[in-house]
Amino acid sequence: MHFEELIKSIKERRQMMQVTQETLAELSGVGLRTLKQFESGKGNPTLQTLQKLADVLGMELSLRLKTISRNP
Amino acid sequence: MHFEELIKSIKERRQMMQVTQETLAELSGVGLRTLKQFESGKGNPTLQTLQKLADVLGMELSLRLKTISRNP
DNA sequence: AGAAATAGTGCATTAAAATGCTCTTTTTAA
DNA sequence: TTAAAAAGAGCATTTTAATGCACTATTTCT
Repeated sequence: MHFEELIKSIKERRQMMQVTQETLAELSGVGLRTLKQFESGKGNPTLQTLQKLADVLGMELSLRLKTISRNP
Repeated sequence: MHFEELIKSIKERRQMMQVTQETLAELSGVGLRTLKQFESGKGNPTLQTLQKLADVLGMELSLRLKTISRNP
């Protein structure tokens, strides 16, 4: 999942939940300015920031092997 | 996937690949100090740093919904 | 055990993330 | 079409990630 996709999935999930940036910022403890910057494609969030947002959005960050079992 | 698990999976994957921190640092373009800090559980890496490491390790970062289809 | 390789840490510096405030632009709704 | 709500952006400050260098601690060989 590339950077843009990660951003996009957060933004889409937030909108699906009908939550404003302001509310998500409050709920997650991430600064509003940070969230705005992040959703608008600027910036390079830290893992902590990502996880705070993911938590509130009911999402989970994971790191797994790319390749499929055999015959890639 | 919590912070510790993410770290652990990177470290384990690196060891599985028989690559030293030094080599991974060089291959990924992440500073050796940064990688050391990160693997030893200190710090809060940025998405970019995580992705650089994941790339070299053949891993992928993803963000997905936690809940299973129905009856959570 | 001793040497060599690998990993972890302290200290200092630089670059950038996080944040708040204010203002502009865009979207939404009456 | 206008007013209100929500999103995006500039500027400045504080905090902290990223980094290098040097040293210590561990692990891994022979």
